[in-house]
Amino acid sequence: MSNYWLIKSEPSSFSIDDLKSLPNKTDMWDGVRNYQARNIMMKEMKTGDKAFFYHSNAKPPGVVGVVEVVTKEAYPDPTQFDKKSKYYDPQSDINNPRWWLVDVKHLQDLPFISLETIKANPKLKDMKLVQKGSRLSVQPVAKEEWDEILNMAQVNAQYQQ
DNA sequence: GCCAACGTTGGC
DNA sequence: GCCAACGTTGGC
Repeated sequence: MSNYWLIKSEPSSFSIDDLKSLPNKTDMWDGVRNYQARNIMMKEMKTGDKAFFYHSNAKPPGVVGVVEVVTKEAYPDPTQFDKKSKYYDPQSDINNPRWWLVDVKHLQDLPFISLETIKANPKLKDMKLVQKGSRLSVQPVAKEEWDEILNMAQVNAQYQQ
């Protein structure tokens, strides 16, 4: 059984179009430097799991598409050992890496679903995304919430053609 | 650009 | 182990 997630990225640094333009529309989800988010990628995400691609720090912020986890197992984030990377972590030991990641593949774009409309939907009030102070960049999404957001996307589609 | 909320670090 | 200081996230 597969699970559902939401992953955030700032479109100014890596957008869904950036992902889509890559070979196989696939990339490693690097740069995560939060243990809770790492643990989800390392221990909970499985091949075939789906995730919403969310644009944070965007005008406006919101869900823009769906991706799929395509790695069998998490592997060490290579940027933690790259001195030239802004994600370089001098405290990470190559024999015991701190940061792990999975690869994600672009599945589809969705008609834009803004954070504002997610907040306005009572069925989505328990989403991690809308909890005050919550800023986890890799987070679980309940099946009901997943379905509800897809419904909203269908509704939005009628206005965005 | 501001700043609230949160996570991490490091002195003690 | 406490907690002040600092850094980051991310909406507004």
